[in-house]
Amino acid sequence: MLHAALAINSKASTAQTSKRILSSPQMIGAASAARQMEIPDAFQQLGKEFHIARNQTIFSEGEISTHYYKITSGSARLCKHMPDGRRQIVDFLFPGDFFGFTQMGSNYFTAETITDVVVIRFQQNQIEHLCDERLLVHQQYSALLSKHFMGLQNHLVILGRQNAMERVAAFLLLLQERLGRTNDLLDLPMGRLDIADYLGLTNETVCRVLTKLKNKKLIKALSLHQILLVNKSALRALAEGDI
Amino acid sequence: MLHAALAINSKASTAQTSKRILSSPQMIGAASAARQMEIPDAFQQLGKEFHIARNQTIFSEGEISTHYYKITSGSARLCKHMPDGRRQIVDFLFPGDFFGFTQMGSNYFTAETITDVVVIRFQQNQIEHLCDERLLVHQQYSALLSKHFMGLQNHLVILGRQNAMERVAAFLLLLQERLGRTNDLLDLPMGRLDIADYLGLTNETVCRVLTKLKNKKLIKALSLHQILLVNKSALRALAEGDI
DNA sequence: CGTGGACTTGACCGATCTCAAAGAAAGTGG
DNA sequence: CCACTTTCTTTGAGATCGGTCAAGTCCACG
Repeated sequence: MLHAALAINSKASTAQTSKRILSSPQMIGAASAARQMEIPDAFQQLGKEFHIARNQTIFSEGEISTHYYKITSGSARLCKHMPDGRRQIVDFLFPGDFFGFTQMGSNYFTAETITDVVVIRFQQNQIEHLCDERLLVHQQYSALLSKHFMGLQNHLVILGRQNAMERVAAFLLLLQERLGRTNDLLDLPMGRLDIADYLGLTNETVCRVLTKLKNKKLIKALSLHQILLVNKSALRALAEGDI
Repeated sequence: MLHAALAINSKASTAQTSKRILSSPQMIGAASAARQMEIPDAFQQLGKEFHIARNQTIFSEGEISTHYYKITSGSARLCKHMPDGRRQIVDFLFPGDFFGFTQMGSNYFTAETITDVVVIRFQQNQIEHLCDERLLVHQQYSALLSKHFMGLQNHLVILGRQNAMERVAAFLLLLQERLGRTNDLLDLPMGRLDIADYLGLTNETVCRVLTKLKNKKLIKALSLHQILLVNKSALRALAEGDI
C-alpha cells in the first residue's frame, strides 16, 4: 500500500550520491509539524540528496512512481492541471515536508519547485520493506495521511464556501502556522499567481484583496514576499467568516 | 494513530445489541469500491448495528471520538459547518463505506444521514488493538486513506477551478462510479441542496444546470431522484473541461 | 385532499473574472 | 555595474457567471 513517486527533471536535477548520515532522528514537534514525519536513522541513509532549480517539475501527475521525497530546503507546490491549462494547487511544501504519495503506483499530482530546492529522495521498495518490519513507521505514515486529510478538508471549505477576502485571510494565517513562525512576519516564497491557484481565484483578485487588507491596516507589506500580520485577530475573524 | 468517532444521536439511534456475525469477509472489488475496506471476521464481531432515521446527526465535528463506523444501508453526508451557517459537504457515504477518521481524538467533520441508515459501529480501542497486531489491517487502513485522498484532490479541482456546468457533470459521473453502476441509470439519494453544498454552488444553480443538461439531451430525469445519463461521453467532456 | 417541504424558474444584482495597460522587480548579457 | 528584456504585480474598466430574492410548481405524505 505504500507507494512512491518518480522522476527528477533531468537537466534541473543535480544528483549527489552523498551517503552522509543524518544521524539524530530529531523528533519533530507534533503541533507545528503538520506534514512532517520522523524518518528513522535507517531511512535517512537510504535517501539521496538532489538539488533542483526553481520552476522545475520534480514529477508529473500520472507518471509511474518509484520514490518518496522529503524537502530539506526551499519551497514547492503540488498541483493538478486541467487539459485547457487551468491549474489547482493542492498543497505547498516547505522544509521538513514529506511527499510523493501515490495511488495504484502513479502520482496523483504534479510537484514543481517554487524556489531552488533540496530534496532527499527515497526508493519506494526500500521504504516499503522497512514498513513491513516496523509498525511504528506505518503508524507514522497513517498519522501523516490523517493530518494531510484535515488540511485538505479545510481547503475544501475555503474553495467551496468562502469569498475572496476570507480566502486570502485564511491563507495568510494558514501559511504562518505551517511555517511555525512565532512572530507575525510572514515569508511568502510563492508568487501571487500561485496563491491564486491555491485559493481558486485569479492573480488580479489576490492583488486587489491584498491591497484592501493593507488599506484596512490588517497587514503591512514589507516587500513583495514579506508581509507583516498587523491585526491577526481581525484576520482570523475574516477567515472564519465570523463577522 | 488510528482514532475513531463518537456519539450516535440519542433519540435517533436504535441501538441493537445484535452479535450476528457477518461471516465471510467478501473481498470487495478494488476498482469500484473506492472507499471500502475489508473488515476481517474478528472485526465484524466487535461492531454493533445501529438504525438511524433520515436527517439525523451521527456525530459532530469537534466531538471527542471513540468509534469507527461502517454504513450498511442508506446514504449519509460528511460536512463542515461555518459559524454563519454556510456548509461544505466533504463526502457522501454509501453502503460499504467506512468512516469516522479523526485527528487528535476529535472528529474533523460532522456526519449526517440523508436517508434512513444502518451502520455498524466499532470501538476505537478495539480496532487499534487489532491493528497493532495485524499489519495487514494497518496497510488496508493506509490504502483507504490514500484513496480518500485522491477523491479529495479531485474535489479540490472541482471547487477551485470548474464552473457550474462542469461541476454538475463531474458530480453525476463521480456518483455513478461511486455507486458502481454498470447501466446509465443514476439514483440520487440526496436533495438538490446537498448536491449544491457538495459542489460549492446554490440550490438554484444546481437546478438551472440540470435543466440545461436536460435541454441539451445529455441527461433525462425519470423522477426527481432518478437520472438517466443519456450522453455520457459528452458529460465526460464537460466534466474534464475539454470544451 | 390539503399541507409543507423540496424543486424550479425568473429578474436582478454583485463579486469575481477578463482584458488591457502601466509600474516594479528580477534576470541577462555586455 | 548598467541597459535591456522578461516576468510579476498592481490597478482600472467592463463583462459575466452565479448568487439573492421572490414567486410559482410539484410531490410526498398524512
